[in-house]
Amino acid sequence: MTHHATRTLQELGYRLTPQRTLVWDQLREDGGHLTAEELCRRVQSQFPHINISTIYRTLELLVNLGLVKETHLGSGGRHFEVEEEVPHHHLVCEKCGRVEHVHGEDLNGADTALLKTRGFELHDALLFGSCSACATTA
Amino acid sequence: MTHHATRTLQELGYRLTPQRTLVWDQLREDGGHLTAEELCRRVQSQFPHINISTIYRTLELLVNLGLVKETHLGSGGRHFEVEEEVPHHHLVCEKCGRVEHVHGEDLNGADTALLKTRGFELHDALLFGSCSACATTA
DNA sequence: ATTGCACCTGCAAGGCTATTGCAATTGGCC
DNA sequence: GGCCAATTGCAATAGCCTTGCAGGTGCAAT
Repeated sequence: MTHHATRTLQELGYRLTPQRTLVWDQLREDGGHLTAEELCRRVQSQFPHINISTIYRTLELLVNLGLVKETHLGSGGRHFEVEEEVPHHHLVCEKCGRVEHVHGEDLNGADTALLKTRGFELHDALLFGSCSACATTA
Repeated sequence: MTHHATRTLQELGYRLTPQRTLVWDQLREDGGHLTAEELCRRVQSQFPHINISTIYRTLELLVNLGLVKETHLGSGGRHFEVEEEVPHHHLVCEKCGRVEHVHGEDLNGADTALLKTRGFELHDALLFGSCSACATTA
């Protein structure tokens, strides 16, 4: 297990099981957004015995510890990704399903504009549209 | 049934049933974002016999005809609202759950910025954060 | 190394939301 | 009024996720 997650888990009194290690490793390795089922399949290639309920319980734990972030990408399904230091927003292509990351400064100050006009403090933006590849095709 | 939905349905060869009329009426009346279950409960107060599967089938039809829009508000559940002429984005308060609408111009040109920097054509933004009431409390 | 035990896991059952097959009903045209 | 395909209600089913429980296992103390 790379990263400090090992330490974090143990320092807080949680056991370091192979299941937890593998779930964390797969999330880090992928870099993208995995569903619980996808994650389960990948972990099973290295540890066939693992059960989907353990995946869910581990994800719940990691999310509560702030190590993993749950995102909804519009389809109704839940996706999970490693929580990063620099928060980012998501661009989701409605045609090909591709997901890109953008940082706050790329939104042209929309956050401060919303704060001024609405008193709304933006944390997380989910932006649906057509990605560069699909927009030109259409 | 207000609006032109009546005509639209009949013109396209669909039957105008009381179930469909009531679903449409409730969606218009509410103005907000209803789940299929909420919608079912409301319609049942006027038409107790209606079944949830009819609600789903009617929603599917109305969505396909462009009369209703399905939105995911982050919780994983599906919500439905009347499709409006002027498209809007959603502000979702992560604390109290309140949903507000904002129009494109309130995003400070974030859409054109994304188009320039990423070639991404924004259709629909789902913005999570703290609404004015909750932000001041926190 | 061994032991002990609370934590963790696997399994199976259950819950919730949404979909589907089918028989009965019904809107809308004649 | 009568016909017939579109529509509905019902029950069964499918996904996704959660939970209860019995057995297994990290890990700290010995």
